[in-house]
Amino acid sequence: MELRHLRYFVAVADELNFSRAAAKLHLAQPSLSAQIRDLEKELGFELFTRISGRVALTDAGHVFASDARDILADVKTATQRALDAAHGKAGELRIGTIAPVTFALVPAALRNFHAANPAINAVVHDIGARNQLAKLASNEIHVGFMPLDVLDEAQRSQFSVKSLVQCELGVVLDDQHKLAARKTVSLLDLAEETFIGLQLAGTDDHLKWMRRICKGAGFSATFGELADSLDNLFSVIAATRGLTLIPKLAKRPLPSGIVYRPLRERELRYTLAMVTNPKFPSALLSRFRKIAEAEAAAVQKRL
Amino acid sequence: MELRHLRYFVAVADELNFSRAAAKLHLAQPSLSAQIRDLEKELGFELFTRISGRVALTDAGHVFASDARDILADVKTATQRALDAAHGKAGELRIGTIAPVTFALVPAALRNFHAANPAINAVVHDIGARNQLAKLASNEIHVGFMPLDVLDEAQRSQFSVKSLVQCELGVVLDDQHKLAARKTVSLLDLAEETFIGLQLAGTDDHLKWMRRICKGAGFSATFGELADSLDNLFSVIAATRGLTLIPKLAKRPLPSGIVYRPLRERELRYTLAMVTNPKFPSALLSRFRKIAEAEAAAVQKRL
DNA sequence: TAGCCGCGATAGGTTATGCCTATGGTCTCC
DNA sequence: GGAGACCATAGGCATAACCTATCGCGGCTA
Repeated sequence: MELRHLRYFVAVADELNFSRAAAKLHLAQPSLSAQIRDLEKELGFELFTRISGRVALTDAGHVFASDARDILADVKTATQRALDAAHGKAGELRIGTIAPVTFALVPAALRNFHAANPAINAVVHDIGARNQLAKLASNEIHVGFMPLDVLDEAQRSQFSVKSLVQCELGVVLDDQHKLAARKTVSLLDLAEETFIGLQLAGTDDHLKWMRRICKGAGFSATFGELADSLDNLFSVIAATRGLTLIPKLAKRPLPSGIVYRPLRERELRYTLAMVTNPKFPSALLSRFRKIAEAEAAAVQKRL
Repeated sequence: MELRHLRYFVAVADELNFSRAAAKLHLAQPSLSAQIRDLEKELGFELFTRISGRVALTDAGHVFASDARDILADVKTATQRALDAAHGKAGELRIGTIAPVTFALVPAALRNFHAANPAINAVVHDIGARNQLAKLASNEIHVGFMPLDVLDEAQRSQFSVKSLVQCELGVVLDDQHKLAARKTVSLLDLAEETFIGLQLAGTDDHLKWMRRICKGAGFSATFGELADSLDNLFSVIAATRGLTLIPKLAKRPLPSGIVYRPLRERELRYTLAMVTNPKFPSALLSRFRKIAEAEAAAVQKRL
C-alpha cells in the first residue's frame, strides 16, 4: 500500500464518483479505478459498493476513509514539523547529563533557554558519561555534560570540549564515623575504608572515577555495596559505615546523620565539561551553549 | 512522497547503515540510496549526514523519523480496524433519528445493543426524516427512524420499511387557552388557531406534517413563529397562545402551564417506522433491528 | 605511507507498473 | 427504447523503481 492509494481512495470517498474524483486528481478514470481495485485487493475487502449505478462506501470503507484522512493529514504535519526542525524554528534539543553533578546547572540553563526558545522541546537524557560520548557521535544527543577527565586524547580532538565548572572533592560519610570529627579528610586516611559506589543510569562511571583517584594516591580502594540512587546511597552509608567521594558540585542538603568533609588534597579538582560534536553544527545548539556557559559562571561563583 | 519512502527511511534510521537496511528490505543498496535521495530532494532538506564514513540522522531527520514511525504504525492499525469492520467484529453503527419522537425508543435500544455488541461504536445523527432517506441511499446511515408517511411509493420499494409504533395525535397548548378546558380537541376546532412549527435539525418536516394533516381536515393551517427546540416551543406557546400538533409518542413531562390534549379524531394515527437499505446488508444491522423491534413493542405497550 | 576494507554514490540497463485512450457493459432517466 | 452517465476492461506506452557493476572516499592496519 502506498500513500497514492490513500490519496486516491479519499478523493473517491469525498466525491462518491470515480470520474469526478479522477478529474480532481488530474487522472483518467480507468487509472483511478485500477488503483482502487488494487487497494481493495490488497486489503482483502471492498471499500465501495458499485451497485445500481451509484458508488457508496461500505462500512469498512467508511472506517478506512476516516483513518486514511487522518494519515494523510499526519504526513503533511510531519513534513512541516521536520521542515521547521531543519530551519531551526522548532524541534528538539537533546541533552546528556549526569544528574547528581548537573542538577545545579542544567535545569537552570534549560529554564533560561526555554524562555528564549519556546518552540524548542528540550529533552534531558540522564545516561552517564560514556553513553553520552557514544550518542554525541551519532547526533542522538546534541550536547553532553560530563567530567573532563573521561575524555581521552582522541575524543578531545573529535569533540568540542568546554570546561564549565571546577571544584574541590569531598567525602560523604556518617557523622558517627571516626573521620567525621575532622574538618577535612586526607585521601590517605581512606586507604582502609570501604567505598560505596553510586551506580547511576546503570553505569559504573562513579566507581571507576573513585578507583582512579585512589590509585593516584597510591592505594587500591575497597568497594562495598553499590547504591543506585542518592537516597539509597545515604542509607547504605549509614548502615555500613562506608563512605563515598563526590565533587563538591554534587553536594546537596544532606539528611541528618550524614555529613560532608572536604578533601585536604586541594590540588585534586573535579572539572565539569560541556561536550558537543562539531560535525553537527546548529544555531540552536550555539544559543544553548552560550546560555549554559553563563549559567556555569554563576554556579562557579556560588561554590 | 509515498509510504515506500517512509518505510525505507525508517529502516535506514533504525540501522544507520544503508547496506544493512537494504538487506533487511530485500533491496539492493543503490536502490535504497536513490529512494532516500529522492525523499530528501522532495522534502528540501537532508535527513542524514554521510560525513566521515558514518551515517547519522540530522535534527530534522530525527523529528521526521519519529513521525514516520507513527504514520507507518497508523497505517497498520487503520487496515486492521477496517478489516475488523469488514468482518463485523468492530466498527460503527450509524443511526438517523428525529429526537423528539425517538427519545423513548432509540436510547433504550442502543443500551441493549451496546451491551450485546460492546465493540461497536453507535453514532446517532439527529437529522430529520428527509435527510435520513438521502443518507440511507449512500450508506451514510445504516438505519433511520422516521414517520411512515414521509416515504413515497418509490422509497417504500427501494428501502426496507418496518412499522414499529403507532399512536394517537394530540395538541400541546397553554393551559389558559380556551381549548385547554376540553378533555379532547377536534381538528376542526383548530382551523382559526395559530400553529407553532418545530424546526428540528434545520428541517421543516414538522411544519409540513401539520399542514398536511390540516389539509386532510379541510382547512389551511395558519403558522406563527418557528421554534428550534422543545424548550423554545413551550415558551412560544405560552407567549403567543399558539399551539402545536404532536404524536403522543413525542409527549414528555410538560412544564407547568403547558398541557396536552388528545385529538378527537382517533383514526388519525402516527406511525414510527424503521427504515434500512437492503443494498447494504449487514449482520450487525440485523442484530440492531431485532433489538429495536423488541424495544418498540415495549414502548407500544406503555403508550 | 601504502594498501585493504567498508560503505555510500554513480552509471547504465531491465522490468514492473502507473498512466493513457478506446471501448464495452450496465444502470437510470426521459 | 434510446440517450446519457458511469464504472470496468483491454491494450499500449513511458516513467521510475529496481538490478549489477563500478567508482570514490574515509578509516584501519601492516
